[in-house]
Amino acid sequence: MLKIYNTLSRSKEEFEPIKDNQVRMYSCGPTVYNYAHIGNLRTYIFMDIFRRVLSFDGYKLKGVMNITDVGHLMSDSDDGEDKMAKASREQHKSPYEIAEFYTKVFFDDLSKLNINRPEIIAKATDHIGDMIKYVQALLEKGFAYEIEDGIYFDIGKFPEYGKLSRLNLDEQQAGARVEVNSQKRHPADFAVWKKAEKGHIMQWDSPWGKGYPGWHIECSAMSRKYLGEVFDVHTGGVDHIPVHHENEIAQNEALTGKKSVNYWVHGEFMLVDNGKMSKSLGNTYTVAQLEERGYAPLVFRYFCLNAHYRKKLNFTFEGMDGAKTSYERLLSALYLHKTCKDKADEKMIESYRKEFVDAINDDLNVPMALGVLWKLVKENKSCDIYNLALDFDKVLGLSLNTAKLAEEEKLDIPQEVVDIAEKRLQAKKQKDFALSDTLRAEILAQGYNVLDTKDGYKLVKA
RNA sequence: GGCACCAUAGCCAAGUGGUAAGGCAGAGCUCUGCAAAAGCUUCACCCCCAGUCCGAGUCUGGGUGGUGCCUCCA
Repeated sequence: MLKIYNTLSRSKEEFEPIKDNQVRMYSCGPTVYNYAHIGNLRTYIFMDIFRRVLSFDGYKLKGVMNITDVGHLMSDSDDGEDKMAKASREQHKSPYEIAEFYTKVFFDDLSKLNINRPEIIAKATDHIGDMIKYVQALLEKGFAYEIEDGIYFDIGKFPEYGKLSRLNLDEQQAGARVEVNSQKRHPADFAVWKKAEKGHIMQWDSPWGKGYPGWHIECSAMSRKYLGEVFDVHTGGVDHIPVHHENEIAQNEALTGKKSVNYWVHGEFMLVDNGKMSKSLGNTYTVAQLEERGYAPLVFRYFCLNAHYRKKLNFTFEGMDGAKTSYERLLSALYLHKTCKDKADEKMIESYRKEFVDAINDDLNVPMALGVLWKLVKENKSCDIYNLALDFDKVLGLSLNTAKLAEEEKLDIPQEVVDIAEKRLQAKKQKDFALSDTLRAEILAQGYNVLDTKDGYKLVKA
């Protein structure tokens, strides 16, 4: 039985989907105006792990992720420039070109990190009509009102506002850091639809003239369309708790009068050198940048899996080095199990399986699950262990099946290099170490290192 | 100022009240012409103080420190 921490109750709860055997989940996706950085990606790795655990437990998944390609203002003060518009202006491309480009990069990143895409990917600009209908419904029910620059949600009509973040709005300093829009009934009222300013680059016809949707309405409209008024899980980063998800709840529940999401599950932030990631500090690394520095994307995934999703994770290159070594050793340890014909004790296998399953079902305790894997790998060599590790990998997504044999690896190495290595092996057997060392240098010149093993040698890329 | 979370070895990091998972680094050993790799062994009493309890890293209270949010942000 899966237990999961619900932000709504601030406690671990037993997970029970609305429909037996099926889980409907909405995950906040990216605003595609820039490259995703490792902090963003940590959250998607968390989402992926969650989805994999659900699958592992036998649930059928219906997941939706949005791609925000419009209507995300730079500021929550309901003015300020739309992110897409800004990127568009700066890069001299149409917003659609911007969105298309960064969406593609985003998907490439996901795939490099073994993050499975949710079943449904929903682009905001494909759903403007749904959003307009949603806004109309809010207006009809009296939960929204129109002022000069747009349609606003009236949080005064929704007394439960703040229940997710447990913020007391009255205690917040109204307007302290946000300029008060004098026409708004409450400073925290937020735009569900904005009327287009002159020359605004993205705009659509609506009952209120040309305009564009608010950010929050996007997720509400699309989740409702694909998952219904009430669904099981909503994921995102912790930063979304106070504003974005609070607003979604307000919109959804005002409209339907029902609790819209049963489990709100949030991934914690990633820190860099114990501090916040920000572009101004220049520490928002991308997958491509990690690759340039010699870290395979899956090393980063492994790094993330080493920490619990609800704990802040401190990113350092020292930590990445550790993850790299660790991950590579894990794979090479698995070689040996893969080739061994010996059987393992069934009880032992089952005991490890149970330990692993218990860990992942305890609020996705992947760090502990990794510990189980390491203990397993250190047992006597056996193909049963390899097979069990592959089972674990359905959840971990670390491509553990890529563990290669020395024999298999040779196939990828140029024949001439193998020939030199063979010559060297002979020289070594005849104790002609001078020749042996010369040949090793030749191999190195070809870009490979030769490592002696018990009964021969192994070639690796230098 | 308000809210929340966190504080475990050099580093990353698990931990359900009963005497500290795992990884990296380090140290020692084995193997070894050299080098590397690999294998084995080793390495913490859990920020401070006061409580509750037979027993606390694990609960309560108080400190101290850190981080995040309260502007867009995963």
